[in-house]
Amino acid sequence: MRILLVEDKVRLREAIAKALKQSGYAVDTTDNGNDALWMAQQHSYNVILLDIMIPGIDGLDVLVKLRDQKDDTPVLLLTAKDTIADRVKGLRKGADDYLIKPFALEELLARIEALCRRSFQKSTSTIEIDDLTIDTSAKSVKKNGVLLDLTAREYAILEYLALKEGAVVSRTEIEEHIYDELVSPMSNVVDSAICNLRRKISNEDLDKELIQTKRGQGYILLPTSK
Amino acid sequence: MRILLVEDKVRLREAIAKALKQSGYAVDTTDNGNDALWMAQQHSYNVILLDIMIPGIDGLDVLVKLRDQKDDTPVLLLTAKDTIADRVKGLRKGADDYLIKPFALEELLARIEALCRRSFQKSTSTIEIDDLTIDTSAKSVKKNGVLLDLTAREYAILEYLALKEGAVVSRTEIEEHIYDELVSPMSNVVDSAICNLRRKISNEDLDKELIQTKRGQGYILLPTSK
DNA sequence: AAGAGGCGTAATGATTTCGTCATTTAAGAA
DNA sequence: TTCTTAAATGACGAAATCATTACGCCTCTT
Repeated sequence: MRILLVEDKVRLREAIAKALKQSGYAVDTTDNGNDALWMAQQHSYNVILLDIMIPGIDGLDVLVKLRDQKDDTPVLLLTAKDTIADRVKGLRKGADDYLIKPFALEELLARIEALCRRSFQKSTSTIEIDDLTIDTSAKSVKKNGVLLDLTAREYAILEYLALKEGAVVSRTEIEEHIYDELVSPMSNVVDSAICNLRRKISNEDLDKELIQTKRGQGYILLPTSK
Repeated sequence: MRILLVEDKVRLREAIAKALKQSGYAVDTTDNGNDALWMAQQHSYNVILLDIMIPGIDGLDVLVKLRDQKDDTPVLLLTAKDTIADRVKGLRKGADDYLIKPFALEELLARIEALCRRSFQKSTSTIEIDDLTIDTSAKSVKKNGVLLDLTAREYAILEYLALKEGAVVSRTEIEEHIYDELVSPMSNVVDSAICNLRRKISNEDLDKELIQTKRGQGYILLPTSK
């Protein structure tokens, strides 16, 4: 899951970014509206956290421009203004959620989770695939009830594939959603990570891999039943 | 466990705060309703102690606004008014408990404990994990029946991890719940505390650590059985 | 008022992760 | 079948994260 955080106050921005990263998100940040627009066009984020009072273009304008461009990335507005009018205004303009500053980090995390879930049309926070149970809230994976010891990267990739279960996911797409701005093209990071992941989730008895390779296209996560 | 105390009378406020801190809680205080709301949004407290007769917004209104915002932090009302009507009114509005002034500090502490337990869905006041028995009432920890000599900080962290047994808990989350408002970013307080804690609870015979590190994510308390 | 111990901070050393590269294996096309 | 290209795997090293120790301030006790 990749998140764009638009917030001008340095301390707050860094505190939020830190917490988000600890929760396993790839995070890009900026402190102004112009860059925010540019960045949102550049990548497809899973969620955009948008402060309203920012230098350059106003947060609400950023939102409006995004929607004009048919970009429907979930947007969570952050703002100090606490009036019904403002709230309605933000949501009318296409925001998906609204959080009044100051807020508890935990609440922010919970709302982001909800937005991610919603954008993948899932209602629960756990995904069951074959003998795996992925708990997107606890960021943990169990296999037949036994907790697997996945690294943060491995978990992130598995979660992403699971959310797109049955769909072919390209390497580029994985890179874009799991890794933040310091990307490195022409490398087989993803291959390597998938390899390690398979090693940990594979069934010795079953010969079929849960994560299948679509040559020339990417990977696809397929339960045995399908 | 972090508590917000809202009480306008200085002497009483400080007496309660002192007692709470001695019992190992992280305590934030304020003397008025507006700040209380602000602070409750800022952090997620485990319990809020709310005096009804306070300057600014009335205590009951603070409660109502909290609940409107879907904040279900346990609230314990403190008040001098002792009528059935008032009591019902408070509880109807979403309070979890009610204490009539003057009260014994011990009773307050007991009720807070109960609220904390409830919010973590535990019914007993002791938590058993492997060879450890954590008594949240006595704030003590026994290992194979032998009392361990933990400091307040160490106990607080262990208790928090234990209540969230099996879930990955980030450093930020621990900081938020164990330390009160004078936070200190960019330091390894938590690491340091965890280190000391491990030293005291570790099993020489078992090679497995009870508190495991999830690199890049935080810590997780895992009993051997799982 | 002095001593002790808790606790936050900083510095250093130890681990682990993860990206890269090199090599092997597999898949698809001719 | 054979050749070409993509993917899997294993090894290695750099970088990031974490553990641990030591130090000093501050509080609380006696």
